[in-house]
Amino acid sequence: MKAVSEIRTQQKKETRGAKTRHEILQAAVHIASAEGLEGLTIGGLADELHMSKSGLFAHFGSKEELQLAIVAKARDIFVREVVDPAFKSERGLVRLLAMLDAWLDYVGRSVFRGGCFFMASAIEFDSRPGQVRDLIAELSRSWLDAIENEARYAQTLGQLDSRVDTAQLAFELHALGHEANWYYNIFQDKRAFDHARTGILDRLRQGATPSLLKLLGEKSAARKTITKRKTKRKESR
Amino acid sequence: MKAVSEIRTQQKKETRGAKTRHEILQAAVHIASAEGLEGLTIGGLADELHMSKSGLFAHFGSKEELQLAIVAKARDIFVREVVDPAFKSERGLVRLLAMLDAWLDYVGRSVFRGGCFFMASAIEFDSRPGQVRDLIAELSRSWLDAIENEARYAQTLGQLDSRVDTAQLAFELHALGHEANWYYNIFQDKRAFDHARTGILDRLRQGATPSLLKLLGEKSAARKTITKRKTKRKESR
DNA sequence: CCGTTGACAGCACGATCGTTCGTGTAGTAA
DNA sequence: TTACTACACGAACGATCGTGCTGTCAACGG
Repeated sequence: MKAVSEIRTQQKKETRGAKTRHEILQAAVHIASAEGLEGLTIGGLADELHMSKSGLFAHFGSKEELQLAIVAKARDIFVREVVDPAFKSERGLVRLLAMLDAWLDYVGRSVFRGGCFFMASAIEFDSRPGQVRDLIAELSRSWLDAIENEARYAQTLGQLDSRVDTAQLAFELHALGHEANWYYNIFQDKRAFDHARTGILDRLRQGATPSLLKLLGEKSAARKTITKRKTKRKESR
Repeated sequence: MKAVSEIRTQQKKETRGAKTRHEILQAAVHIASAEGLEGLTIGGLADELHMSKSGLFAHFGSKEELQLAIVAKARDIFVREVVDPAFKSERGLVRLLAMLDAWLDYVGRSVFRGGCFFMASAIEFDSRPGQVRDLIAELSRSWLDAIENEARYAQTLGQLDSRVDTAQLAFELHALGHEANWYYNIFQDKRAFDHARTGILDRLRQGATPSLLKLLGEKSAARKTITKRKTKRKESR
C-alpha cells in the first residue's frame, strides 16, 4: 500500500495530509450530491477510500466541518467547470449566455452524480439552520447575483433594453437552469436542456435592443446545431 | 357468505386502526418535508406522537412502506390544497392560471414545513432507485402533464395561439413555480412569488390571442392588488 | 542518530438506526 | 362467560451512527 510516490511527495511541504484531504473531499462531494450531505456517512466514505473511520475523521473535527469542507470543494468544482470557462467570454450578453450554457452543460455532463450540487443541498438544508445552510445560501446568492450583474452590464452596453427588470430576468433564467436540472434528473430525459435553452433565448429576445438582436442572430444559428445534436440522443441515460 | 353486520364491524375495526394510521402520516408528512424521506426516523416520529416505535412500525412493515404511504398522503394533501380548488375554475386559460396560483399559494402558506413536498423528495430520490422514486416521478409527471393539458385545452378554446409549443410552455411555467419554492425557502424572501407571478403572466401574454388578452386584462388588474399586498410585507418570514 | 511530529489505524464508547418478538389489553362475536 | 382479533407496548436484536482515546510507524529537523 505504501506507494512508490514517497519520493515524489518530498516536493511539497504540506503534501501528505493535504493530498489525502483532497482525495477525501473529491470522493465525498460526489457521494454527497447523490446521498445528500446528511445522508453521507463517515464510515461509508472511509470504506470507499479504504481508510479507517478514525483516520479520515481526524482530518475534520466533526461532521459539520466535513460538510462545510465538502460545500467549499463543490464550489471550487463549480468555479472550475462553469464560472471559469464562461468568464473567458467577453463581458455582457455573450458572457451571460456562456454562463447559462456552461451551467446546463455541467448539469448534462453530470459533473456531480446527483445533479447540480447546490440545488440539491439547498433544498436539503433550507429548513436546517446552521453554518452549512448559511454557506449554501451565500453561494446560491452569488450565482444568482452573477447572472443579474451580467444582465445589468449588458444593459450598459446597450445589448439589453434598459427598462428590463434584471432581477426578474435573472430569476427566470435561473429558474430555467434549475428546472433543467430537476427535469433531467427525475425523468432522465435530455430534452430538459432543449426546453431550457429555448426558454433562455426567448427570455433574452424579449428585452432585445437592435444590438442584442444582432448578437442573437449568430447565437440562434449556433443553437440550431446544438438542438439537432441533442435531438439525436433524445432518450439517452 | 359474509353477513352485512360482519362487514360493518370490519369497517369499524378498520376505522380505529386507520385513524391512528392517518395521524401518523399526518405528522410524518411534515417531518419528511423538512428532514427528507430518508432523514425521517421511526423512533423520532414515534416520540412526536407519544407512541412506541414498535406500535407505530406495526402499521407499515418496513420503512419503505412508510415512505410510500407518506408520499401518497402528500399527494392527497396536494390534491386537496391545490388541485381541487383550481379545478373549480372553468376549463382553459382560467383554470391554468388558477392551478399555478394555487400552487404558489400552497408554497407560500407552507402547507408543508419544508416547502413543496414533491420538489424536495424528487431531488432527494432522483439517484436512489426503487418504488419510492418511481412513485414520486409518476406524480411529478402528472402535475406537469396537467399543466400542459390545460394549456392545450386553452388552445382549442382559442385563448392561446395554436402555434405555441405547449410542452415548452408547461416546462417554463413549471420552472417558475419550482424556482419560487426554491427561492422562498432558501432566502426566506416572499418576493419569489412576485417574480413567479410576473413571469407566468408574461409567458401567457406571449402566446396570446385576442381572446386571451381580454382574459389577461382582468387578471393583471387583479394581480396589481396582489403585488401591492405582497410588497408591503416584503421582508417577512 | 535521536527525538519530535504528523498521518493514520485500532478499539471502544454511547446513542440511535430499522426490525423482530412476546405480551398485555380493550372490544367484539359467539 | 369464553374466544378471538385488532392494536399497542417494552425489550432486545445486530448494525451503524458520530466521536473520542491510544498506539504505531514513517518522515523530518537538529
